[in-house]
Amino acid sequence: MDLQADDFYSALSHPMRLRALVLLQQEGELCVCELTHALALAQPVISRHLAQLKAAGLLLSRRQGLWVYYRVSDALPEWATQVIQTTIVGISNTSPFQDDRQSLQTMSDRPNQTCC
Amino acid sequence: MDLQADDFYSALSHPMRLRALVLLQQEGELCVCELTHALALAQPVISRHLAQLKAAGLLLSRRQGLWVYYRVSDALPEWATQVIQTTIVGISNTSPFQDDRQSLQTMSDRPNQTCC
DNA sequence: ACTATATATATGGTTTTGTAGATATGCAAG
DNA sequence: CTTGCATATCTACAAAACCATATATATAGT
Repeated sequence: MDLQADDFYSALSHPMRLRALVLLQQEGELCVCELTHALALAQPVISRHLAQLKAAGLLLSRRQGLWVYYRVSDALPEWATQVIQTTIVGISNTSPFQDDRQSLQTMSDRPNQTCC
Repeated sequence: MDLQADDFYSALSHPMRLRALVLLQQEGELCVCELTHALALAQPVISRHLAQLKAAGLLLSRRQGLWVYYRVSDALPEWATQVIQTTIVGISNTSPFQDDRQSLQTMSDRPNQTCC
């Protein structure tokens, strides 16, 4: 699974996928319902794009009860990790990335902290 | 025209566009015929992708006589420049990027040095 | 324990939209 | 009128939106 650069960039080329990836990199691990809330998009849409990111090797997932948690893969090539980090530094204080994070924080009944 | 991150990544999401961008960043400035030779692709294909990169704000062009020279824009946001640099460090010694550069060097009658 | 149901997530099928390559043509510069 | 490049058109294919439905796990009622 050696990641091709253009496949990597294809994965980042959709607004929602980029938003999800940035949020996951910032928050560490999130379940689909948290992402659905933070990004304010329909659940099937979220699931589909997460599946793409996972297929591209950018994300890993883990099931815990009803919830599936996604996180950024720890097996990415060095340069890809750096690109993600650089992007976050450059754009995370802009819209919509800032709002996504805010939106996540105002979500009530998040799993893994209280309940869902 | 402040570059959206997902548009930036869309621009890099095609193998040929990425190859062209890497080569231009390494070589500084190249005309279409040089890129056509180095990437070994049909001229209209090259021109179309260069036009995309230019429309996205990643490239600038300049006409000199018959030749049109493209170069990486110097007005990119800091993070975008860094991403390009990181990518080059990470992948430029792999295929096909290495071969492209080699292919350029073995091109005879390059403009701006001898003629075209 | 069994059946029904609710909750969280994934996937199918269809239509629409976008993107790519190939060929031919247009246009600027000399 | 030749050379270097851009663009138009067409066709093919991949991606995305959309709506519905499937699966898997947990919980409730009897």
